Amino acid sequence: MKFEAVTIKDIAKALGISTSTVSRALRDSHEISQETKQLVLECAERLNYRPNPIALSLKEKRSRSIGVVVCEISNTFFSQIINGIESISYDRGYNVIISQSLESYEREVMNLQYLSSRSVDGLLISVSTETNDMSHLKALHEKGLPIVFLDRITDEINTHSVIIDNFKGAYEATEHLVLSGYKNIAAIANSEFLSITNERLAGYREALLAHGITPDDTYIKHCFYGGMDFNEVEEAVNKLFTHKNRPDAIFTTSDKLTTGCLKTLHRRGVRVPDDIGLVGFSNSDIAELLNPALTVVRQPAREMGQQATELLLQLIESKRPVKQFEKRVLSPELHIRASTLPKW
Amino acid sequence: MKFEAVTIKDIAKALGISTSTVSRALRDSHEISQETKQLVLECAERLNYRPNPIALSLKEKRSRSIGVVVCEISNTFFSQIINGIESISYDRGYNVIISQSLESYEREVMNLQYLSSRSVDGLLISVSTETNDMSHLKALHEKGLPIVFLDRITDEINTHSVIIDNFKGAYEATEHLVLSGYKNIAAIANSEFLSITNERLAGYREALLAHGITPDDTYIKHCFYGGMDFNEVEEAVNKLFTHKNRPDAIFTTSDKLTTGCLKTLHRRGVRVPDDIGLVGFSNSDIAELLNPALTVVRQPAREMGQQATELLLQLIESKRPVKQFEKRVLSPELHIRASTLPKW
DNA sequence: TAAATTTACGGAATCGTTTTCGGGAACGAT
DNA sequence: ATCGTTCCCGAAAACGATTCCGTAAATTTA
Repeated sequence: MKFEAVTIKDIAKALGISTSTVSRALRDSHEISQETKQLVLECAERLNYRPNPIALSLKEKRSRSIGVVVCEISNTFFSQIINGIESISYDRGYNVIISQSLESYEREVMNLQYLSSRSVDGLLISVSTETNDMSHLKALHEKGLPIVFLDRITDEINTHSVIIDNFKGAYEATEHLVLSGYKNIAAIANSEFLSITNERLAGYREALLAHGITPDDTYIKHCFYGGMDFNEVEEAVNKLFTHKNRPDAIFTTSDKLTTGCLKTLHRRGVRVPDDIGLVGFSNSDIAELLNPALTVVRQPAREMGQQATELLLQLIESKRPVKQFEKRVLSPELHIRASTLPKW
Repeated sequence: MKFEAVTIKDIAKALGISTSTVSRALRDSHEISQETKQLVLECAERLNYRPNPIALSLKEKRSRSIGVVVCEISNTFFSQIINGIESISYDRGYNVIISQSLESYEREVMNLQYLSSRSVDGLLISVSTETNDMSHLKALHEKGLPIVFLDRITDEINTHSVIIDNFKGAYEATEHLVLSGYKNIAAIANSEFLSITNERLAGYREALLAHGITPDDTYIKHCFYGGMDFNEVEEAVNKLFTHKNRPDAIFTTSDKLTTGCLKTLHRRGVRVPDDIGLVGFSNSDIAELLNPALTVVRQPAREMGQQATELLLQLIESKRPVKQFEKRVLSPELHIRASTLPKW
């Protein structure tokens, strides 16, 4: 703020003592007498003194802030994550600097550079869909910046991470489709660069195999930008509909893909689930209100944010270098609704 | 970050010149020779020098960051606003510190205190539903902190604000109901403390009057916490259903209230629009996919965030104190869909 | 040629805070 | 009376950058 703030100098001057004494008194140092402490405290109170965090940051080389990089804030899944991050960091006296990559590698790199120059004490990141090369993150990590990965992780960097059991979520969703009588189950997935994509597709394939269905890769469509561009989803759906053996169900692996897919089906006048079943990953809190009520795999996003933040703060505040890293795996929940009604 | 960053001292030492020269060379000062500038620039590039924003903040008494207070990040309307805020501030080299009040006055005050101690250069705020007393904001404003209000504004502080034409949005929605043949139109609104509530209810009443219907205040239900607690909405709907003259349409004044209302209706097994029509303010991007497709008043949230940020940066970077303040009023859009099908 | 001006740079203060170092005073022990 | 402690406190450096002020050398002007 522009206006003159009260500093320890003002207190020192008012009391006719040195700034060192004031500083020590405020920090309750043992080498300051009770009376002096009392005086300083009263004076600080009276002048409404607030320590300057900027000066502290400069001195202590820590900013009490953590950086967050997600692809898009207004995506429900990520805003719930941020909600969780904020809830923990608020209590612990850290502030959160949020930036979004918009699924662009270039922007992710710029954000990271910016955050590191702002001296964030740690980083929570869910990598962008374009991110194949991790060297920018590796460099920061090797320099000592604590990092925790969220949802979209990488093996290339050895640190904490918080994910959900993607395999299980996809397996259960797919199995549910099979058990409901769907035979030709297609999948619309994110970029192959992402960890979540491969894990979810693995669960999808495994569930099919477990029920005697041979996975058919022509049933799998990737949306490189995860549906940031609606046309991507539309095109994926169109391709599935021109498949020689049209699928009778679609499994979508992310929030945007799920709603994008439903939107496309609506526009084509396709009835769900009569013409085609639909189940997808989604954290929308109105999935039950959709037409039809959507069967979804829901991720505990808020909790993911909270746990990731706890791990990060633990990393930041640890005295000795942490060598043992945790990969926390939370469970997704399958909510069965009308979009996957049994075929009989 | 903990690790040693490259400073101008390092450059100075490497080149055997003073830090002042380095600083001036980097800022392209006229009193440095071309050759020296060249040398410094090359060296900075080679060492990968990044200016330390913390040191700059301390020196210049500005942090190049702006504070944002909204009630809830994961509310679509606000996350879209934040998206807009971020898009502008990113380009202008400011970072954004986000905090949420969760509709609590107490938390709003704490957030504000925190942000001000972090030396934010300016503030964007949409006040919480509990906020009746503006003295905490007034104090900051009088100290010289630039503030811009967003959506939920107050007359008590003279500064820029960005809102939508709430009267118009509500008027058009209500009129649309009337023209579609609905007779007994109820309203579920936010706390009476909020500017938006009164403006929207005024539009609602005026539209009724304009069409020869006398507004009936027993048709108006308030949800103090704006539906943060789902029970609130449920109770409001229940009360309307036990009204001696059951309404045949409901107008809801905010995102959460709209989806909450639809959810309640679903649970009660009420058919929309056959049993009751529904139109509400909402920024959900899947309103068209709802059951039924919802008629909504949509606010240009992203643009609101952008314009508010532009106004704020203008305030922050203005040389002389700004005396003339703007109230930017954007237009909402009525999207007519199935939830308000004509009665004939 | 002497004086005045410009050019190009270094020294040091500054922002607000913490912290190291050092030292005076009071006290008890010898 | 002298020495060693302990208790309180101040001076100054440090964090990284900018900037005012001073100044030697080079250049222009009279």
